[in-house]
Amino acid sequence: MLKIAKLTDYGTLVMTTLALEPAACLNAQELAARSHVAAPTVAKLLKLLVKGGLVVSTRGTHGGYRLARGAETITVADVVSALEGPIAITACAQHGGGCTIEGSCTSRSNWRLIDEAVRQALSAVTLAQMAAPRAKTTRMPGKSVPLHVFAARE
Amino acid sequence: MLKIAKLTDYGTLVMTTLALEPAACLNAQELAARSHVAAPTVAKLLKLLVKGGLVVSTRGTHGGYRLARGAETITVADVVSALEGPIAITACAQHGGGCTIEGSCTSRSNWRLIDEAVRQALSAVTLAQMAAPRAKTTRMPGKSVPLHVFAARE
DNA sequence: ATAATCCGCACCAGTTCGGTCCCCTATCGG
DNA sequence: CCGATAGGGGACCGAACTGGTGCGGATTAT
Repeated sequence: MLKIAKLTDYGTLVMTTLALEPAACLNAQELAARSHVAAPTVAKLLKLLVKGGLVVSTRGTHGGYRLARGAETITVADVVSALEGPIAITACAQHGGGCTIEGSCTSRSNWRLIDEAVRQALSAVTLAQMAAPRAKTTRMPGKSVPLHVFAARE
Repeated sequence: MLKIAKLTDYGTLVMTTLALEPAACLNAQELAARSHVAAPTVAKLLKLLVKGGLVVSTRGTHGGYRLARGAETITVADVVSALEGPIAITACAQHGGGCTIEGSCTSRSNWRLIDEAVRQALSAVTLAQMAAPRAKTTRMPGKSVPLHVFAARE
């Protein structure tokens, strides 16, 4: 579990499809065909992505969609936030107040750290990388480097 | 969004409560009182946690629960997996096959990386740390260190 | 035996999610 | 100026999941 919504998964698929042809202005139908996602679903996703500012739309006869910025500057975190709202792994992490045990809750600051780590994990991958056949980042010698994120106090 | 189930949140709360008294054998009612979580819910959680091997139970009069291992060896990832099943951020990441666009899906290997990063983020925090009033790990000078996890190819 | 306690399962209401449809608005071409 | 094409904003529905409750049964100390 702990999974993203299926729509979000489709969303990244559509976005990578878009990323493969940065110059073109593809309409919803065409995107559906290329991404193998049902057309109505693609249409719905694109509306949300436009609202989120990740893609821009052109209306009218030869209208369609294209990425709002370069594929290297759009991260998976951006897509997720656009489709599911702000990333917050716990309920109390986002709205702050309202928790009944607010005072006695020692775990909260720790959850925020985990939250931040997850967010960074999603921010570390760009659309350009997703579109490439295989992930090929800096490649460091160490195999399983611990998360230094937790070292930084917020 | 991208949040863990509310039950999982409660679960960690119960676990940290348990971690504060490693020697004692606390029953469900007592745990409910200490963790400020509704008693029936606590009972349900504990059953799952026992099945997951994170806590051990003693039946009969004066029965109760205690951690199966030291609080430093139990991570948030353990609790999440016990309560929500294996951590897999995308649907295709866990069951492997069945995806209709399996062949044309370039993003899959990238999702697995993200998945791994998230898993590490959750594994990096132990119950002992959650129980402590404030997170206090190694503390490094840098503020926002990038995730090196993505450097390691799987 | 009795009481306390855990165990396993079934059950229910509320919400969320995926998916579809419809009508409106904007733009281009004739 | 008109009509075809395409996006925009909703409403809407069925299915699945989630949180939460309850009950009978098993286990153990007194």
